[in-house]
Amino acid sequence: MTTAAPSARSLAHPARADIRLEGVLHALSDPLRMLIVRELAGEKEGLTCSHFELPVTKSTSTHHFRVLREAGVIQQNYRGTAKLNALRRDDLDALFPGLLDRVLDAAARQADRLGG
Amino acid sequence: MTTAAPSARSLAHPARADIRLEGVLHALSDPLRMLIVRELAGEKEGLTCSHFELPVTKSTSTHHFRVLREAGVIQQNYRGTAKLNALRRDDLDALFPGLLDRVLDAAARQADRLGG
DNA sequence: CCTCTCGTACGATAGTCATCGTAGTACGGC
DNA sequence: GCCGTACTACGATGACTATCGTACGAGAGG
Repeated sequence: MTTAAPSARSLAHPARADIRLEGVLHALSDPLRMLIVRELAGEKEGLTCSHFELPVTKSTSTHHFRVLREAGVIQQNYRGTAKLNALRRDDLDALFPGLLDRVLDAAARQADRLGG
Repeated sequence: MTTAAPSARSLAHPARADIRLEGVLHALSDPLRMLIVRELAGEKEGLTCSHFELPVTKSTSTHHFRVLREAGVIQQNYRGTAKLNALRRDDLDALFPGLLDRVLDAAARQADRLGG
């Protein structure tokens, strides 16, 4: 079989050079997607979609993950029947140095300020 | 009849504590509004709406300035028949330290990278 | 093979948004 | 008082978005 890739359904991701600041900011301007990104930021390994307990249906969840992927914020890879999601930290830091960290910090501060 | 304030049509602005990160990111996720903010960032004094030569009609222009104001990104004050626009740097820096600078830097880098 | 879980695709819907044109208001100057 | 400039308000419109439900596909395991 020598199917080099273990389970290789592939997803379309924008190349680093195609990532747009407007797209990234728009992707992050939704509370649900910001929640996903914040949780992802704390993990070295990717997290499956089903790990997140979002207050929406699976279809809506799929939609938000796709928006994040198409904006270049996250990378998605199939692993068996699950899908692993990870931040594209290297790409974002290369394009927009320090931006992601400042956004995450801002989100944490706001959560502290509002959420208690 | 003793209209105390010199020219006091007043605009509604959100208080500092009411500024939301999602709102700010959304406001900045439009290229036209990002252009306005970038130009404003270089000025100490406010700029009038008509100073900007935007490729849209005046109504649309008014709309974008209002989105920025209601998100808490800019402050607008009447000065005679004109309206002065200025960044709310202090408020944004207090709420989200470093965020505005990183965003402006990211926008400048992207403009360099794409625009030449 | 059957079935379970995980995620996708498609269609529908209600809401928001960027844009315009026209008409109107506020202020300053003549 | 009249006119011009600067911005606003309102209504319309076409595009996009977040949400859902249902139906489907792909892999793991009995």
